[in-house]
Amino acid sequence: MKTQSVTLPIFTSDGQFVAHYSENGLVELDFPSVGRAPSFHCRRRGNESQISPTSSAPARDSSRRLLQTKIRHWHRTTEAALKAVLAGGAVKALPPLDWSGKTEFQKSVWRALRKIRCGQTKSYGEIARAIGRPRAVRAVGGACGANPIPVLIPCHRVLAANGKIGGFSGGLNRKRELLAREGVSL
DNA sequence: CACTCGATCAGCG
DNA sequence: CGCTGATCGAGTG
Repeated sequence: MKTQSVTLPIFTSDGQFVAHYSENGLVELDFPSVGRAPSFHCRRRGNESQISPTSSAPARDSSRRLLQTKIRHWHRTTEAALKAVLAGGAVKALPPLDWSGKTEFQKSVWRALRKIRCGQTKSYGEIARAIGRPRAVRAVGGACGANPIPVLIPCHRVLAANGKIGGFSGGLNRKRELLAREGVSL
C-alpha cells in the first residue's frame, strides 16, 4: 500500500503552520515559513495510491473519500490542539500520529515528551533517565531536534540541566515564547 | 564498517 | 564562569 500524503494549512495569529497527514495520521507539523507558504491544494506523493490494487474504480473512489473525511477530522483536532498550546494552554486531544520510519529510540523519546504537561519542564538528562537510557543524554537532544511534530509533541519543554534554555530547531525565540505563554520563567 | 557531529552533563579549576 | 571527557544515536561514505 502506497501512501497518500495530504498537506493542510493552519492559520494562527503566529502565522501559517502546515500539517502533513498520511493514511495513518499526522506525520509532520511545520512552523510558519519566513517567506510565505502558498500552494495548499492537497498534494499526492508516491505513485498512484492504491488503497487496494485490485479494487474497482468506484471502490477506490469511495475509499479515497473516506480517507479524506478521516483526515479532515484529524485536522480539526490538530488545529484545536495547536491553538491551545499557542495560547499557553493544554492539549485536549491529538489525532493519531504516524511515526513510521522513525527509530525506536526516537519514538521512546517523543513518547516521554508527551508526558510533560503544560507549564512543566524537564531536562534532557531527565528524559534520558525516563526512557531508561540514563547516559544517552546527548542523543536525547538529537531526538528532540528530530521531532517532526513540534509544539504538539512539546520538545520546547525540555531545558538544559543547568536551567538554561537548551536548543530548539524552530529557533530559540519561539521556544522562549512558547514557554513564557505557559508561565514558565527561565 | 569507521568515522563525525550534537538541542548534554558533571566535575574540576 | 569556562574547559574537558564520557557517552550514544544518527548520518555519511
